[in-house]
Amino acid sequence: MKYSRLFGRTTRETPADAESVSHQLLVRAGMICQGAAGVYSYLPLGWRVLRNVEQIIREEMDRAGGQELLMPALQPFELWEASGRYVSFGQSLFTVMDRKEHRLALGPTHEEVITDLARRYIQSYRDMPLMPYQIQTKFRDEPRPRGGLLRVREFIMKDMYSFDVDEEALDKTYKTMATAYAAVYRRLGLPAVMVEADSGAIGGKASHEFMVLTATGEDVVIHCDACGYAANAEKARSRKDVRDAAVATEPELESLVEVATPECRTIEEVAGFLKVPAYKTLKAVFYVADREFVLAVIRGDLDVNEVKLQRVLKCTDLRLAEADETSQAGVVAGFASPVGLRDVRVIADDSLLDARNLVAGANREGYHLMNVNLGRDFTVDLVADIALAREGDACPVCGAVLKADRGIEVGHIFKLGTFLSEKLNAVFLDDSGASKPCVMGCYGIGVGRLLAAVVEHCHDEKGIVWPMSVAPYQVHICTLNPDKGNVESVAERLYEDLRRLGIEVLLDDRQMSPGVKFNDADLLGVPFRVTVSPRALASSSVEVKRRDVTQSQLIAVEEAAGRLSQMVRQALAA
RNA sequence: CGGGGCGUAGCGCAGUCUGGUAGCGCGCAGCGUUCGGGACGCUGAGGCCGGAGGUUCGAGUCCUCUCGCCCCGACCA
Repeated sequence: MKYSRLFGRTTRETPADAESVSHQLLVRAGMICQGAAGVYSYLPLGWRVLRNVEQIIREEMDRAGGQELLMPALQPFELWEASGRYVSFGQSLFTVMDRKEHRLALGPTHEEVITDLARRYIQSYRDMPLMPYQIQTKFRDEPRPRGGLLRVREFIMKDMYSFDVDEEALDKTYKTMATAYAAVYRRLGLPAVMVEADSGAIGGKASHEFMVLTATGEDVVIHCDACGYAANAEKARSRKDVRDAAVATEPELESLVEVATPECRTIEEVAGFLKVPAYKTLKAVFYVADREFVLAVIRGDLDVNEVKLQRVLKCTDLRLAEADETSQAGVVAGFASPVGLRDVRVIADDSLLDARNLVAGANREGYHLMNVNLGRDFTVDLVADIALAREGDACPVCGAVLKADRGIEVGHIFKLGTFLSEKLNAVFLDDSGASKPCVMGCYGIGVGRLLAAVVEHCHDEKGIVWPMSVAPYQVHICTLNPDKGNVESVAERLYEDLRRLGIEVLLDDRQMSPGVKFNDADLLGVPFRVTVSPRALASSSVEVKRRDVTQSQLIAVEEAAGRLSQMVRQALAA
């Protein structure tokens, strides 16, 4: 490609509305251009990178046993009603009306469609395992797009689905996919970690996310460097035993006492006033779950994890109760507790099972109760782990200290099980002739987000530093003083020779000053830069520089094409 | 949806408080001089000041409504 003909223009100034590094650099390099909130065009350079990323994913999916196909983006709304997932997707589901007033969904994902498709072809256990996938544009009306390509409303996703005969076979497929995902990230030069995750609106039993740890990430990953335990903060567990064992395991239940605690509304205030540690208190938090008023209780030193709570409650909408809602329910904010509370569902964190003689609200303005005990003084409807794991907590596996880091979710795999195949009647006959639902899994990678993650991870103050595996071009030739001597003809010949050798080349043939060309080359991030200039040609050489190192080397003109193609191939193999 | 911010030339911004001929830088076009890290001179093109309504002799500026975009929170590849 001749730069003078390239559609796209670099800019010196960073776009005003770009916050994340990848957003800034991709726009400045002329690789993407925003159309609407969370909607982007890929210009030729960006599109070349995207296709390269796609190709890597495609190769790894094929290697893992996948078969590429293409499903429609327009989906009958009835499928979403049949699966029931139009509820969990809610407002995020884009829908359109056709001319006959028939409602269609713009596919945010394709479990319904693939299950509908698979059930027509899968009849026997001999037809499985089956792993169809596609790379296709998805639509999700996100509440808040952000960070350039990091979170958008229209995006290209690789989505694979697996159909197996039983849980054991699914486990095997799931492992195969995890390995394939790891291979994709490795080829992109991304250090991605696999973490336990919540399956959210997709549904299903178990799921894992692949995270690239960077400060710009939207998610928080809780991880243990000692044993390798890692989980999304939404899902992460931690040990809840109290360090001070003597206090923690008081065997005797003391008798209930009401004490005045004027103006003590928070755990800190109450604990400070009564001179007890926070873990000797009980925290009561009121929520509205799908319009039902519920109470979550947890040991005072812990916080409620709303994702876990939502999962336990099996509700689609969960939010903190507003002040007027709590007072309407007869709750005294700051002095509330489950003791004596009626007609409200109470969910307790399992940290309360071992806790004795806690301080809790007296449900009376200005008073708390001491020596409150679960079972004796109040009962709960449900006990579960609903606590937020935090940095500094003890690892649930090995007990070492947990750390927290931000991460970009670049992949998510799910064990769906049979809930969809049962709803949509995707069944097969096993070897004994019995009819069984297919055991499903699904596996997603956002291609554009992955591209953005590469930029977030691979850049310097000058611009992008593409790994060879996805670079828009492999070699970027800059001519300096193209109208002097034989600069132009040498550059042209090198360009043609490299192309003949199968190398992807960008030739900057513009009439621009050296500074402009070098800065653009750094911004675009092509792995090898070749400078053809009168100075280097004086020694019959061209200058070759790798984007990721500072020094350059001179290579004789006649050897340049051969040496470069060798270097490119080495970088590709690495 | 809650909170905050911003819409003026392709991009980055000033002008809005205090109403009176729409500006600057980059980029773009032409000519010339330059040429190893975003060169310089001269000339020039480019604006429904997001939209609608109102106040006024007069609105980029004041008022009302509306649309869009960004950031922080509740959602996800």
